Amino acid sequence: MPVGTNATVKALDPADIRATGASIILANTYHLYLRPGHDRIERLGGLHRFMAWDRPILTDSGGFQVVSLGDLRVVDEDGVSFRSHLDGSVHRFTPEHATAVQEALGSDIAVAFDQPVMPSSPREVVADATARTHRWAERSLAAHTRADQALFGIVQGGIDPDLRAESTRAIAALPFDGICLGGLAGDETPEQRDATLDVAVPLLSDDPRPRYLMGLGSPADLLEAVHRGIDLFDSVLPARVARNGQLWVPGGRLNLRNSRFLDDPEPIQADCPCLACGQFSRAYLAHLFRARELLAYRLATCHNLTFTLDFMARIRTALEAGTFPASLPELRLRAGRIRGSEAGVKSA
RNA sequence: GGGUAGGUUGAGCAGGUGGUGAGCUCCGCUGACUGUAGAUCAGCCGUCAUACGACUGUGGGGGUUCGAUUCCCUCCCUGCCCA
Repeated sequence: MPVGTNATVKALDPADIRATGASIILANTYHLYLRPGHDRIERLGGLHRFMAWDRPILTDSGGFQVVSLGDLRVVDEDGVSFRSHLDGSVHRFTPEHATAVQEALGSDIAVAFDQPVMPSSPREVVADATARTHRWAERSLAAHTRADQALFGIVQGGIDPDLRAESTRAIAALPFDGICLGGLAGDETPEQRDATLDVAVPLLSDDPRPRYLMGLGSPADLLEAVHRGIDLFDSVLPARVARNGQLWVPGGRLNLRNSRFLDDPEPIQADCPCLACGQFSRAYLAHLFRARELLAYRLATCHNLTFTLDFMARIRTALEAGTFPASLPELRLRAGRIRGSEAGVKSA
């Protein structure tokens, strides 16, 4: 899922998003509640109509902002009080309120209000937040009324094997439509993530519901997570790094702001069907980035999302053909070694 | 020709009225970014050195002085005004 926090995948219009191959996008409850307001979006016909996107939308519950906007919040058993990052005004989210806001937005998939924690937090902090997330999960379910909207629950537990296993069992025991694995897009290492998935996913092996790993999006992360049994992802990474000049290609990445591209007549990626590669050279993109021209952000975002979604399509093809494990080396080569903070291959 | 204001590291500036000029913003170079307070942020950006640090540098030349960006002489260049 490409991420469209403010009811827009930054720099793209709906036709651009479709052209990347995306079939579902993510929007954010917290941001849309603050601006323009979920009630306003509801009056204007709901989120799909508001942003002219007729395919599925998943709304994140806003729980993540509890962590990412940490300076501004106070958590208690009933919910979270926080200050708006826009104007400092005080607001309060509870599981019931987050559910109601998502129903007003009219997303296809809503997500239970949770309390993520950084993996580096002390164990008792993780245990406390995880237990509260379970109680909030039940409250989100109880508050949910729209039959035309799915509701996913979120597993927490940090990278502690026992807590993660306990949380997986607790959330899986509830009648959610899908299972999110949260709290793994923070400061943990790729090895810790893999180990955590190896703890959680086997507990869902007989569970037919989709498994959604929240917040990861580098090609290597996607591949390794699918390998461990994950179905669904979201991440700002491909779009954000694109806006900052980093273009993904098979085997690595290009930083289009580097001077070596100023005279490069080749497309970003020769066999890529995206809006950029079909008509423009690396030299042109490099020029646009230097000039800070708006087209740079659109073209780069189109490319990285196209690359990412094409990569997922290749994985699906291998899975459906029954050749997935055998295809791992080839897919790993294509993904490169970009996994978050881990230094990756710089160019193909 | 006369007058006047200037000349500082790629560009634009700050500073400095006899006692330590390497400071800022651009440009440029590189890196980072994972449930988006991000078209953002960080580092570097005179020479040598991994670094500590050393050295050079205030238009050119000369003079005075222990010491000159500062004072004196001269020349060059630029803007503006007058003729």
